[in-house]
Amino acid sequence: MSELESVIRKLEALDHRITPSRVAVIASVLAQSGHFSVEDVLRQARAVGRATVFRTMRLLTDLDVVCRVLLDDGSLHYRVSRRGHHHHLVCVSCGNARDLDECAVGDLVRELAAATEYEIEGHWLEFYGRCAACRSPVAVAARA
Amino acid sequence: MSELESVIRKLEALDHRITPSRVAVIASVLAQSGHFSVEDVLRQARAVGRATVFRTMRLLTDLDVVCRVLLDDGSLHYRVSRRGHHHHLVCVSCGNARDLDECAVGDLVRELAAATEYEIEGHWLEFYGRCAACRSPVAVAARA
DNA sequence: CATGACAGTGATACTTGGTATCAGTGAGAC
DNA sequence: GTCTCACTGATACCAAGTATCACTGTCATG
Ligand SMILES: [Mn+2]
Ligand SMILES: [Mn+2]
Ligand SMILES: [Zn+2]
Ligand SMILES: [Zn+2]
Repeated sequence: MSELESVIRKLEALDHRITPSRVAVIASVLAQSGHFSVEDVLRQARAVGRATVFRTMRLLTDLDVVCRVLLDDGSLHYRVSRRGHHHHLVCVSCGNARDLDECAVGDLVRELAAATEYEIEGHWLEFYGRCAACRSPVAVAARA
Repeated sequence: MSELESVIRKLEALDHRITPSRVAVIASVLAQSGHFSVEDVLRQARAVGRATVFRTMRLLTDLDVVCRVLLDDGSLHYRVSRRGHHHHLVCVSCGNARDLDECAVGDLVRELAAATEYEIEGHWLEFYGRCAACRSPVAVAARA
């Protein structure tokens, strides 16, 4: 079963209709490498209306097919998610994003809940930095 | 020395000019309780131009006079900062925000840097939940 | 205190990233 | 095959900012 088919099965399982627009958006999303913006998808799925692309991205986020990546300039990107809840480390120079192995604040959430009496429902966590390639002298020289 | 004066000293120290618009924005910011949006400041400092309010907020962020708070609906708020780098726990029901005592991911940043060879420059971290008051049966009943 | 340089201002227009609306349509249950 | 209503997409709209640029007023200097 292709990845596309498997996403379609997920939609069906939750009683969402399989429409050509949705299939086009999903195909475009699955074809992206790294993180991408809604505009990237819009550009590739020209026939699909703007509102539908946004609606489908929300749907895919809810289904955990994609995860959201908050860039350091404040813009929101997406990334195909092949795992559960996790966070990202984004290179501010080349834009490359790494998925971090696990959510590192789980313990912290429990401590916080105990200390503050809040019921903690969620969190945002993103790391920004410069990857090894972008810090190498060669890369530095090439940019100069 | 009032808080307003102390912010003005900070501006002077960095060779920024003290203008009536800036003073009006700073006064409005210092008068806010909890977190607030740029629109809140605009509403209170009517005479000041929209662009200038945004410019001044950036300036105050750079000077660490305010910190940014990312709400769970994606909107960006601000909060007077009376301390260094820290994070927030925001109640998604009443909007109340708590400053967390310290940045809890400092160790994690160092581990990540070692494991990934990224030079980590920054991070976003926000927690969302429901405070004790908003979870109490009384509050629940009152809302019903 | 003049006064000039230039940092800062704000009206206006623009952009980006979305959302509300609503008549029309086609997916899929029966 | 038929009916329903989930979904679509054109359009209009909105919120959060940014670019431009002629004007203004701060403040360093003499
Ligand atoms: Mn991810
Ligand atoms: Mn704070
Ligand atoms: Zn990089
Ligand atoms: Zn609360």
